[in-house]
Amino acid sequence: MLRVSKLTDYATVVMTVLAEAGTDVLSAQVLAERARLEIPTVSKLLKQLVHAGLVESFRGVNGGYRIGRAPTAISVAEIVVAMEGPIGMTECSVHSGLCDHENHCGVRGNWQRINQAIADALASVTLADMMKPPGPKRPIPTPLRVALV
Amino acid sequence: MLRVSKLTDYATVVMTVLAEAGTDVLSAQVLAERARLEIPTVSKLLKQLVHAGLVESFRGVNGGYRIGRAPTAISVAEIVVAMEGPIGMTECSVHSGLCDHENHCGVRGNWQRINQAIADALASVTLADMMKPPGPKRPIPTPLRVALV
DNA sequence: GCTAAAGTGGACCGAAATGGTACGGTTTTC
DNA sequence: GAAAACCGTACCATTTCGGTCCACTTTAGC
Repeated sequence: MLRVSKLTDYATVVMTVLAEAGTDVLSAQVLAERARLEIPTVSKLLKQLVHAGLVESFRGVNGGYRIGRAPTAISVAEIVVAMEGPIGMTECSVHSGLCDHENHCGVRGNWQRINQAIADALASVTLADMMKPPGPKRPIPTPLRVALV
Repeated sequence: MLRVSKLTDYATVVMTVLAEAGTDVLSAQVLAERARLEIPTVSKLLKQLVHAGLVESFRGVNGGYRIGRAPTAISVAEIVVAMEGPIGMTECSVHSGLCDHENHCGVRGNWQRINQAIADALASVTLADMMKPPGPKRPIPTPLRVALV
């Protein structure tokens, strides 16, 4: 199944918890409780989110984590990239030279276009959107549309 | 990295070879040569494509494979689904009941919407599109657009 | 019919990724 | 200086992936 890893999934949950906390600093323990995840798991993914600049960390007593930007300014694509690296449906569309068939492969360029479409789709959903209930057919203010071509 | 499996990638290549052959029946060996892949690998993925109804198979001497539909009537999404199963970015968005957090998870519904957007993106690219060179900015006839909402 | 070509189904194996977990080190507050 | 909390790294069990192989069945043609 085409899917993101569990850790990426969890990361979106933790990010929404951080977003709900606004400018408060939450410890890994509190985050784990609110997200209902194990502390080591939460710590692990927070490291990557900090590295990507999506979350700020504070050490020492009363340390913890705080969201780095407004939820409207963080996209799901950024979270996915922070956790999994660049979005590319095929290996060759990200790292060239690894596949023996690159020269005579007719589909490589088209996969790259598909990548872009999917990246755009993920980029157009913000963390703020993820905080809202899905809503049966509630239109999102700006008509977020992804051109495939 | 968010990606499809190699087998799925290869499947798109094999499908384009079959599409180029039109109504000809090609053996696994010929397909392997044209796609520059190993025969066992090609056989394996063809089994799945036959099962999904995207390819027809013929047994016995002079047997082989033939594309099941016009290339314009086969989408990349169908190939991905044939190889990997349903498109779902998170486990819970496809199979409910496996995740302990379903009841109190605020992001599940939103992931399902993202799934749909990505499925639509993959569904709007046909095998015929994959046969064409990417083309820098050549517009595709019908404005294939994917509404995210 | 017999034989050879060709697909079918299933099993198998090594390598890699995934997910959890643990531990020692460092920073900061009180 | 002691405790709280993050940091980096390493480890391990499990699963998945990619690739291969084999015994079986079907069919064309002699």
